[in-house]
Amino acid sequence: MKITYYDNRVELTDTNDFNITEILECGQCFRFTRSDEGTYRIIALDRVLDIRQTADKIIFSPCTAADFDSLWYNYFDLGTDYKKIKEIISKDDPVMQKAVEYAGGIRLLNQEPFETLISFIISQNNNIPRIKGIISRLSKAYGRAFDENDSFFPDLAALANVKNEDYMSLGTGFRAKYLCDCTKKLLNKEIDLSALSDMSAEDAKKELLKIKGVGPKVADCVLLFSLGKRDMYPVDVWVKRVTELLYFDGKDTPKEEISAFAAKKWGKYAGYAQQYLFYYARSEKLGV
DNA sequence: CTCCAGGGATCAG
DNA sequence: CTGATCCATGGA
Repeated sequence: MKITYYDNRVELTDTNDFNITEILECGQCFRFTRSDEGTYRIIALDRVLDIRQTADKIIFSPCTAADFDSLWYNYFDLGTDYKKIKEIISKDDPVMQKAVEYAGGIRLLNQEPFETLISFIISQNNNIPRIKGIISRLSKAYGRAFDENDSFFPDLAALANVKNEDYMSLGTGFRAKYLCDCTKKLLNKEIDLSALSDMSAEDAKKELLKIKGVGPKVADCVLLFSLGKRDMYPVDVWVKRVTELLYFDGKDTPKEEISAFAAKKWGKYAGYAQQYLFYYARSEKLGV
């Protein structure tokens, strides 16, 4: 990978294992819009970033060298060798070989923990277009505006006085009370999000599970997508279906058994395997 | 109309 | 302890 810095623009060339469509459409992130084929706008880290991917280039703009080095390099996990990971998880596994070939440009993002936690509480028993709509309305209502029709994701302080009925009016439904419980426990320091990345995945998960509305799946997503715990294997309806179909001969299997299977089979790379399978399953509607 | 969505809390047994 | 039911909402 070669990084070239221009005036408020950064270009990557000779980049393998990076496909912006696959990275954003694999369900780990909700704050993006697509304008053209290969062109996306991402709202994250209190920045608005346009990414345009052509056959031989990936162009980040507006983007200073400092922002790229200190923020986006880590956000897009550019220090990780995905080629090696794909080799490891698909060794002697034709099923995973097919999944990694299907969407070989997926990367796991390193997102902001607070935004990820709130977003995945909203995601429960919900569909992706509606999740994106709710998060957009939440941001517009309580986040700092960067133009006339969109805003950054609000921080914890901005949600301190938001009540159940306020969340209800955004269309969060029964999840409103969960959002209240979440911000309450963060504000009164019952849970310290900033401490979780230094804890073991097991201990960090116990902390997240104290929040009402956070169960195993939401906790695993927060750990995987924002706290660097790449061994998590979140089991949602899609992952359950595709894992059963491809590895359990189509047999209905409890979620804990599926998690245990993934942990044993892929170990510290289970999270990567999960994303390749999720994208593959959802794109091909496997098991539906 | 019914069914479902990147689930989890609560209840019934 | 496991399994069934309920939860808000909007699109298919």
